[in-house]
Amino acid sequence: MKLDERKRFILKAIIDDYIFSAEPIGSRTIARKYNMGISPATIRNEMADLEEMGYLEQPYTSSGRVPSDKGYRFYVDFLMKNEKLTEKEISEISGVFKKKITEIEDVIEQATKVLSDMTNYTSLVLGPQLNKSSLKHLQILPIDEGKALVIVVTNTGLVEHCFIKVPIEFTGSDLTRISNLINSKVQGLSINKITPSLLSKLKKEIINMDDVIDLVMNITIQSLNKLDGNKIYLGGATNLLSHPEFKDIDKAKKFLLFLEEKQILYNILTEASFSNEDLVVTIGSENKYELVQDCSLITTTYKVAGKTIGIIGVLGPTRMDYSKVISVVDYIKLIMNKIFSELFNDDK
Amino acid sequence: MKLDERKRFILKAIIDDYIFSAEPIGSRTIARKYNMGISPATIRNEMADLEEMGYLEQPYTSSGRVPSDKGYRFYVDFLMKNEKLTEKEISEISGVFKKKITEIEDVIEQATKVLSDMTNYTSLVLGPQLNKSSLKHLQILPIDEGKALVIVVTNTGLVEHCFIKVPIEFTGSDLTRISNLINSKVQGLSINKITPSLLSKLKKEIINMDDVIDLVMNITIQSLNKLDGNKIYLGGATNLLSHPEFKDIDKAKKFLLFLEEKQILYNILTEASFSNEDLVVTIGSENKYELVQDCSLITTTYKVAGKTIGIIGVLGPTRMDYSKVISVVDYIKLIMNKIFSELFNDDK
DNA sequence: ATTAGCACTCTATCCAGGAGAGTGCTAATC
DNA sequence: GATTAGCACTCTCCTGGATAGAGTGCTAAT
Repeated sequence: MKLDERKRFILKAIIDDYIFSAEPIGSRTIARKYNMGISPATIRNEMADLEEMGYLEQPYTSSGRVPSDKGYRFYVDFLMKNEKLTEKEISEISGVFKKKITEIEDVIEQATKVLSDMTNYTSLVLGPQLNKSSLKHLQILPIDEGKALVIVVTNTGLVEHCFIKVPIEFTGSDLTRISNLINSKVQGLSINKITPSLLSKLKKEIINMDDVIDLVMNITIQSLNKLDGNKIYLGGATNLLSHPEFKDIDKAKKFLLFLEEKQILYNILTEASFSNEDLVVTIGSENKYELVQDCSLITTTYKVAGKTIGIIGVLGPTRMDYSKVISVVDYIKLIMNKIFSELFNDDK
Repeated sequence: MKLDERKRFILKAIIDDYIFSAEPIGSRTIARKYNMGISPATIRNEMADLEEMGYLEQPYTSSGRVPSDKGYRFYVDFLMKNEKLTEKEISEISGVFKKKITEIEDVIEQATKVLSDMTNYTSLVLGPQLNKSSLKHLQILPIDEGKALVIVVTNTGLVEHCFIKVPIEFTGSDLTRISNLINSKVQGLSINKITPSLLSKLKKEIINMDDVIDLVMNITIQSLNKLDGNKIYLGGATNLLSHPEFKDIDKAKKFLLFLEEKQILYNILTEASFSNEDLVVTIGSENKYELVQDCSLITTTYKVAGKTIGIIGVLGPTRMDYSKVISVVDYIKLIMNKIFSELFNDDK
């Protein structure tokens, strides 16, 4: 049985209302609010149909109706109208990113904050995954006797450092020489091109320095991995406490602890982005992890030159303002694409 | 009127019990639990006295008694017995710090985590304040045409970096020369020694490079400031939700938002540490900020070579296990002192 | 097909009553 | 004079019943 025009209208009305009020919606409410020219009784019949078809649920006998996950899915896919951001919202978002930005991390942090502020839900951002990034420059600086600092710079402008121990007899120019050698061999290579065989070739060229080479290369690889963007940024965790879904303190606590499990968040984000869709909405029980099965997640990927380099998402209760969140997520994605494209091209 | 032995015993018994149970304590409870050889009626009289003197309070007429802030103060200063950490706790704490530690930030993060885990309250750590730290090494690396990376290393082993724009005609050796010049003048100087007059002297020596010098020095100063440890680390914020004091979701939310105000936390921590005491306990209304006036804060400072370089603290409800927290804070402070002394001496 | 009418269901709220914990006071006791 | 038993009293918390309110489902009329 397909949903006719009237059923769709009623379903949409109920979900719109429920998203706003968080209370079960009754037939009279709908009849009063939308002047449809039909009586509550008719609406009741339609609602009974919609329930039988699985789009609505009743918290208890003869209470009002509440959308089911299937209902939300239909709403998101077919009913919801595309809400445009207001001028004010657009300027608010743009304003945040107007400040001059030098560090990639700043962009991410701003995005995280503005995502949660604008939606009043919790935002998740997966930092740029730069396994497509490559080594731009490597430098070993002498610091103390027997101690040196390795600096790794990627073509994407990320910098990582680490102290290492070196044989005490090494001078600064020794280290510079090693840096130059490594640079000449490895510069421009992406991380997955730096293989053991390459390393052993390198070692042959720098005789008697095996230990240092090993150490430096390990650190380089580690650094590149570290910069690989596996870091999850989290914003507005406390926002969730304003929603009635989390009025139970125990549930709220469980959820906040859940948000500290970065590995799980990482999985959730990346799994969602496997889809071909540009923007993915995962509703309630569609989620794998039990604790978020009464939540919905809206994610999208940000890109540079057509390549996905990271993910942003918003997590909130299933009763989420999908339209609003989709608009915000989409707009912020666009801004991030722009900023990163500029940053990376600048860097070439 | 001074507190005689028996009043002290009763006050201590009530506070001990209340810290454990979070319920108002009645005379019968005390009589039954501690076989004092006196009847509940006698204890009742003593409790009435203690209330009149301001050490106890009654939530409502003829309910049991609850400690007042004054009561807690007396308890902390005179009554509380010094709880020793168990073997298990000691090995648990030490275990966390056993992993090899290379970065100062790791130490701080570990300390934050273990502080909150061991106490089940919220931990605050103010990172090493290194305005006593000095410039160890400065290096400008060419990255792209017209673009360079400034690396600043302090004697305390912290590293900061920043990209700058340089005149396009500068070569790598130009930059190295500038680095060397700056190094020779500024190396070893603490940040407050880097004055405008010193800078203008520097500029005279490197003619025609005013702009770059300015830029680099600004970044150096900024970096040193940034490394200055004003960063607040926060641990176990959700721990507070387990305590009945925060069972009201609204209060919990307010509190969690409060914990995001790093500037205020910074003030709270530093103000507490102005005291001459090694370990400072600030109880309830002794706190300046209204939102924490039903909380207590226990802070201490960690040092290197007798110099205070940072602060650690635990924030929890006034009904806090003072004895336990003091032991934990104290022990972790000792470990941090040791680790930092080693780290910094290593660095000389 | 729609709707008015009505009986019915379930929740939430209010209120009264009783149990329970605890106090304060008084008078008796040590 | 300190201590205590006894007792009336206070206040909270829990329970259960009564009621109002929102909303449904069904039936019969339109």
